[in-house]
Amino acid sequence: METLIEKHLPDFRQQMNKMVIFNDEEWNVFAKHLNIKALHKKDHFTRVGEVCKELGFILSGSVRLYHVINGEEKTGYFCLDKEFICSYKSFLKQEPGLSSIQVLEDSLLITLSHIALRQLLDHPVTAYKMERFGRLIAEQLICCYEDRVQAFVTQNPEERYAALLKNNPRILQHIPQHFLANYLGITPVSLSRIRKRIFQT
Amino acid sequence: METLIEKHLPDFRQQMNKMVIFNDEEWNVFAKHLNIKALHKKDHFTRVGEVCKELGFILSGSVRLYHVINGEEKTGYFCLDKEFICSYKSFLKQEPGLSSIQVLEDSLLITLSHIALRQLLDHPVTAYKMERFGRLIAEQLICCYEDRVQAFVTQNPEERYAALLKNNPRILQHIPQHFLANYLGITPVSLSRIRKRIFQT
DNA sequence: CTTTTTTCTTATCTTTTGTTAACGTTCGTT
DNA sequence: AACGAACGTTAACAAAAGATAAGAAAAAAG
Repeated sequence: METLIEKHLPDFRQQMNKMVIFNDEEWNVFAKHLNIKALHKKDHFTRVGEVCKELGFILSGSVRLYHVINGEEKTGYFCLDKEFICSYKSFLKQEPGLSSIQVLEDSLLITLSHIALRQLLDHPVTAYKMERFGRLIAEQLICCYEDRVQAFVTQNPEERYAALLKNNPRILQHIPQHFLANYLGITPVSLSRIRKRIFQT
Repeated sequence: METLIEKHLPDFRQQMNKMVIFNDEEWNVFAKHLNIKALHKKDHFTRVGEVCKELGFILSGSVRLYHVINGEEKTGYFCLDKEFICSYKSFLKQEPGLSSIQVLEDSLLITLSHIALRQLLDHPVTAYKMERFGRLIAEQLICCYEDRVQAFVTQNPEERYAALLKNNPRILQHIPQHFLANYLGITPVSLSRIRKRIFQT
């Protein structure tokens, strides 16, 4: 009988091929270290204060990353399907993280634990490709972050929201507005006012 | 006679060893592709609209990264000595960049061109170590960006300034306040008011 | 040392945002 | 179907930030 992970590995391999092409030998070693995780809406992938122990790839679903400040949640990031998700600083340094990652809808993730990643980085068959994999994931994220920080430095909240509407409409679909508000660096009330201003013209 | 770059390579190698240890053979191939650049205060390392053609390591000095919006400069990032600097998205994708990088004081940089990096990534002697080098640089930057985005999402300008005072006093030394203001996502006038509030208690 | 330029502060006014609370709606649960 | 919880909008007030201009202070240039 085919297991859940076996069912989804071909899809995942195809996604991986967009970044790094593994030959069959490399892939077999790599795939042995992967796990699959089905999470239900509102389940957590990692929590503030925990060490983030794995890197995830969202086969289907979506997640948000948030911080907890004075008991309040501040959403800082979203990931939709076909993207990697992780509390990176916590994962990379294996230290307690400042972010929680929560699933926004029932989701299916491929995961790679930090221990497995270390082994793959040391394994002669996979070491080279894994270094490249790590490099490309990190570089991709840097490109996202550069845009994000630039938006905070050069735009006001209304402009940031308008840009999001234009460039990232897919995010707006599934995601409650009060999460979006934090993402834009404002309160839900303020976002509601901005929406009124934009749409009533 | 010793050239300028020969004089500074040992220092640079020592800094590199903190990330990736090159053996002598690897180092020799690597070092052949490096250049050195002496920039005077206000000189530019790269400009908005240009493709960023090189990665830099600041041996001495400091730089700021800024964007140009409606003819106005908005400073988004600083780097002090012993750090790598680059308009990463532009460099990685070799596309026109959205950032200018300007030297804040007379500075000395080791540079590696994108072409050289590609060659080193393909060169059998250096490929593996260069992948790792690229990964570690990118991962380091991600950690910085995570903190920076979290600051925007979870703190107000006053809290961001206070945190900077506490955690990054070194940045405050050399850098004019109006640059800092953009970095914090506010105007210079507003930063001045925040300073008054904080220091007069 | 003087002049010029840059940087920082202060003041005023306007706009925007934060805060709190109320209200209606939607959604999921029982 | 009824209930409660979560969500979005709106209102009113307070607090903070933006814009602009003027003046003081500091740094750079001559």
